[in-house]
Amino acid sequence: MKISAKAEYAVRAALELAAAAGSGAPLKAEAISRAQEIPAKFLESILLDLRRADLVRSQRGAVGGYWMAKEISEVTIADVIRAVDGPLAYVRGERPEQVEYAGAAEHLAGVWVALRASIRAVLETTTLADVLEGSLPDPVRMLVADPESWAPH
Amino acid sequence: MKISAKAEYAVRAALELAAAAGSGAPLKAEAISRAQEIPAKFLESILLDLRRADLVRSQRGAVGGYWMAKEISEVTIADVIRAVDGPLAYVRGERPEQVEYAGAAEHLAGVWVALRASIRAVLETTTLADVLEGSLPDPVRMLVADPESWAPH
DNA sequence: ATAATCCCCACCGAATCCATAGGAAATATC
DNA sequence: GATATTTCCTATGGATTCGGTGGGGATTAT
Repeated sequence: MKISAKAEYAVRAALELAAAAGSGAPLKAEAISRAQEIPAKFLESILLDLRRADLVRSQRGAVGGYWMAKEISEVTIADVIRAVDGPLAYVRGERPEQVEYAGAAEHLAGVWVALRASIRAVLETTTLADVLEGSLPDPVRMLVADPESWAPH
Repeated sequence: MKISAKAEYAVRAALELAAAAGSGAPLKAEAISRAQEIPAKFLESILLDLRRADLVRSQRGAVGGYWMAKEISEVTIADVIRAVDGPLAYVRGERPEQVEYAGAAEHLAGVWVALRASIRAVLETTTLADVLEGSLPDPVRMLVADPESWAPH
């Protein structure tokens, strides 16, 4: 249950692109690298993934760079993470709904499915625009507002 | 965002122990290994983790084995996973509430905290007894009942 | 004594993670 | 057209984690 460095970099890079959306000019990889302190060559491969997922567009050359391919209020954090890391949640290499259990563990698959659903409930409802403005969706905001959410367990 | 083989084995092993709770006799590692098809030596190290976390007790010798140290309705899936894998969720090696962001990513920490909270909402409310009986907590059951939860996205 | 079982540490191969290197292709400017 | 700039793409590499195994010691009941 961890967010990989790659996924986290990807979200931060996407947020930089989201912030630059509407500026008219493309944003260079080097500028993103500096702004978010992401290793330059690693970022390059991440931006390639994002482009292949049709989340961003790019242009080469002297005035080249990257920009968001969609409305930033239409791109969710889940979209960005899936673009670089694949499926959000899996159990021992398989999708949660595909694992089968015997005996005492018979009903365990339901737990994994519920877990994935609750992860989706956060990541698929929160858009780049939401994070940029600091105005998260209401259910997500409620979780953030609860001091218990910030405490280690 | 994946459930490790070790964590999944641990939960299944715990469920076997939960099923055997009240039988009076300890359950041997070898029996758990057979029932859930978990590699014997790997299971051994898992049971050791569970014992060190005070979730199970053990006895050596001819009539030895393992049994739950607590009421199975008091042990959550989160307890079991933490015993073998450490913290439920972390971002680039740190706890979600500890990462700091600059510029466009300023509000990103809130998303990770909400994500962890939603994971906890499932794993900390679901107990071994719940899974054993197939009667998950109401909010979790609602997620499981939604067909959308079972569909790949 | 003996047999069974858990305890514990060391190790190992493979996969994954986090990058880095180096050049080819495209684009704008002079 | 030459040049500078930037993205595109493949290959590679070190470190760490993951999944699993081996072997011997400690404890317990018979």
